[in-house]
Amino acid sequence: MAEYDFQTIEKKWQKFWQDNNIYQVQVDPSLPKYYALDMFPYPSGAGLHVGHPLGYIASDIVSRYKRLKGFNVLHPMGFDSFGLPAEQYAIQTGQHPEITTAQNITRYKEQLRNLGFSYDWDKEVQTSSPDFYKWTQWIFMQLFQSWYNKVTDKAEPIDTLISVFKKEGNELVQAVCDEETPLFTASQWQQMTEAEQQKMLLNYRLTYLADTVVNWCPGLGTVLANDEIKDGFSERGGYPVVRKKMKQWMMRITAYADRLLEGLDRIDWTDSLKEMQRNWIGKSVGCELDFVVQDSDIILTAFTTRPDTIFGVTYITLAPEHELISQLTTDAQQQAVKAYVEKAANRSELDRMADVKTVSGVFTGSYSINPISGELVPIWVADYVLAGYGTGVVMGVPSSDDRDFRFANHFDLPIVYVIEGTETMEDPTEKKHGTIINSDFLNGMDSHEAMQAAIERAEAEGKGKSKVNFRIRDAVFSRQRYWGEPVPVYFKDDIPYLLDESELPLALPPVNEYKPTEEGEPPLGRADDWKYRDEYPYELTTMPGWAGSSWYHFRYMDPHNETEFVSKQAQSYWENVDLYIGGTEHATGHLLYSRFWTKFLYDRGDITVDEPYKKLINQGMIQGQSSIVYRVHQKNTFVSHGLKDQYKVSPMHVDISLVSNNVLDIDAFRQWREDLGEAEFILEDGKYVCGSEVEKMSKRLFNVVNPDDVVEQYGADTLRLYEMFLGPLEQSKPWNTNGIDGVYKFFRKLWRLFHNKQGAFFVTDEAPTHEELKVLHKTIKKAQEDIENYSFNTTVSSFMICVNELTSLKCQKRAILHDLVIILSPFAPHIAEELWHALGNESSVTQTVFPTFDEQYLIEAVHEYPISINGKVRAKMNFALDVSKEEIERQVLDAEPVQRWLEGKSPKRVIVVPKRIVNIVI
RNA sequence: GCGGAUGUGGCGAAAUUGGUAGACGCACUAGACUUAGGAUCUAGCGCCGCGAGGCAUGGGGGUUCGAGUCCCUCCAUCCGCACCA
Repeated sequence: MAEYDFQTIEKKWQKFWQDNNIYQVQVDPSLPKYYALDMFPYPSGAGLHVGHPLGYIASDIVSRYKRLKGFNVLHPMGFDSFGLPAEQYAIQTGQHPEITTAQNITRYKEQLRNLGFSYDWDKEVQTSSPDFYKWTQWIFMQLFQSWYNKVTDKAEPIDTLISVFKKEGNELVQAVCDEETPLFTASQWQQMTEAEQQKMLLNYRLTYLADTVVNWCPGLGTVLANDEIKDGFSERGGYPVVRKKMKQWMMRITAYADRLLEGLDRIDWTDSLKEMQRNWIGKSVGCELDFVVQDSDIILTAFTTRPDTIFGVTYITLAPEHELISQLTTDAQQQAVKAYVEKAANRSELDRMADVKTVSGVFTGSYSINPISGELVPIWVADYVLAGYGTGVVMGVPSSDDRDFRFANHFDLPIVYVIEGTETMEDPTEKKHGTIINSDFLNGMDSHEAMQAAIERAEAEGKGKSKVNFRIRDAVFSRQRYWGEPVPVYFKDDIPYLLDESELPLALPPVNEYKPTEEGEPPLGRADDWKYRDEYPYELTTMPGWAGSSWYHFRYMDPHNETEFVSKQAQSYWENVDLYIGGTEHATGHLLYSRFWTKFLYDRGDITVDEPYKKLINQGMIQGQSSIVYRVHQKNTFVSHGLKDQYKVSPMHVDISLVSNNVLDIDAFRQWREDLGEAEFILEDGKYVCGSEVEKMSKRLFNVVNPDDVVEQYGADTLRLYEMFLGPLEQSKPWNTNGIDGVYKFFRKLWRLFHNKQGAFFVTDEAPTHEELKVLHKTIKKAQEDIENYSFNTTVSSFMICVNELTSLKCQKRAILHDLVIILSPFAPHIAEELWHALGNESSVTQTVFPTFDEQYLIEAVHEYPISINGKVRAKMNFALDVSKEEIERQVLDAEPVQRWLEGKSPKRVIVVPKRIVNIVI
């Protein structure tokens, strides 16, 4: 090989790794373990683009590094293969999603293989494979068979609950359950019919059927979770979403709200991501206070986080959906209130969100009694109060809440100031805490003391109790789709029953079409004989996309196990994921559900960990660089970017493969689409210059860069190194290949250094010099520290420096190359493997050991000190390392250049910072 | 509005955590070699200035012998949440 021939090299070693199962891994208790995981992709029809590998490269570098450091590394890859696009395609073409999915997976695997990742493909999982979803269904069944015991603070088998019911009813049971669960005694339980008992148990099960208002997306024909909606439209497809009441399977994630919150303190995720989860869970500590309605026995319970401001209450407000509104409304107000409630009900979710600023509301005519002060306050209805949060009743404190403040100002309600200093402020709500005033027994306390005191008083008088509220809701688990896991449930007399575990997997049945049925049932309604034992109808909905991804990290540990979702032995060895890399878009979806299921499985004793991912890195997105041409209105004429302002034009995305350096290849453009064959151009300087824009990489915008093309042109090692070189992993950046030549040059230099003019491998067996060892050990140290800090871009720089320095030293020594190849191998495994074998090694470079750096080569015998005078560096001097500060100071002051600057004056002080700088202040 | 983050040459970015700002790479300039290349090598490359030198890390202020780094304040951009009582 005369030159660096990456194509031959990369093919050769990829085959070698595969043929020799180099990356296969198994449980080995004699070795420490490391588990590095990427968020597995959905295999879309568009294939991988250059953005996908960013995180994969990083996790591969860490995996390879950890192997060299003696760890047994689990580094698997798989596919989140249930999902909407394959199903949409099936609806259009009639092709079974399984076929499309399989084709896409084949393509993805080939693309991944081209990049030289060290995956153990024997560990692959696919969520749509029956071997896998059998266990997704199994976990669903365990959730169904469990309830959450608040006393032990964990999930327990439903049987334990049933035996309590038999003995003593449910009065003393401390469970997370539906708020409307009625109380019953043991004998009442015994007298219930089977159906009644089953209905009752649904109030307790961790997955349950419920009539709920859901986000129904008619365009997709399915229900969506809150995090699948953006601004009232579906995230996928952008169809409108409406609120609709439907019977749905739910997951009682609220049972875990506190533990999901508390667990965040024990994991190494970014603050922003933890904060997102905290906001999503939305814990607020406060209390409920009972406002008795005047001349009535109706009690309105309000939730507040600020009981200390209770004396500032000047009105209370109900959500328009509140069921007691008509009872509370006086005859005189009846009409106005009715009109308001109706108007609010008809407002779509979107409208309501769109105008947060507008204040609206209506007085009911009634009054209620402040439970602490005893004052009478008016009862209003307003749509800024949400029915779904707290109790749907808010106590209005205009002086310390800005919505209440706006409301009171708008309707001329009185304002009572209860925090010292706020009475003179233009916006009193800006001061949230302080000394309490105008508040009877709370006067003089600070806000926090007053909260306690107010709650104590309310509790003592039986008018309230402390209470914790969460924003998080139970998760909807039903999707009216075909391409998902069937729910292992059948119905007898409308009561859901589980299949027997031995009957899993419940396989997806064939259907003739993938659309909903004419009656509006999900696609499974089309399956023939979709009945349990030919008798009882199966559930027709399927599970959501996040079902499989909520536990897949355990399946990788033991993917072929037919009797358990993961063996105890495999799980207790691999524990959980040490490093998880993926995008931030799953912050409140996958990453939350996955933690939930992990905690549940932990409660059951199936696994030994209660958090799935110890460390999480959110890699940035690689955006596309779109190219844009400008079409003159009504004409088939395109005007160059610099001249476009002189015409009326509409921009049009053009495939980036037709453009280089923003200059359009006109002939290729004419052939690109039929209607462009006759296109005319208005050029500048004889060229057509395109506009460009940084956007999400997407097929639709013709800006997708396929990694295969980059690999073809520069090789996988160059692509890997270049993606790391682009900047910090977490940072988003547009893709461009402006700097890729620099990385490519690095490999050629390295190659040429260790090959002679004829292209034969060349090293000498001479012992390395001190200077050469310094270069090497500096690089080893840097590589090790950088990888451990996930700072890969600077490692690439230090490799470049290393090769430049070795080149100028003409160092072609075996010992140097030996170590250099090893430290390079996590980044550029192919060329490293090639050189490793050229050095005469038989086994893979993967199987060797990361070299340790020796500090002795890193310590300079002398150190050059910058000499700064009044903050400016004026000279440089060398001192041996063992020279004392005092000696340095003395010599510096005697030195001729320093004397020149001192101009005879004596310095006020001299500061010697060891191995840094000498600072002289005159 | 609330929460999180970021701001350094023409560009991507470094900066041992308070110690020579701009490593490394791209682009650019000049030169060398030529089997004329999208190759390789050498040198230069923040701004002003012929120079000594001065000015520079979003703006302004502060602490310090010394600030990209710490504190205050303002501005800009990105992301997340959004009537959560």
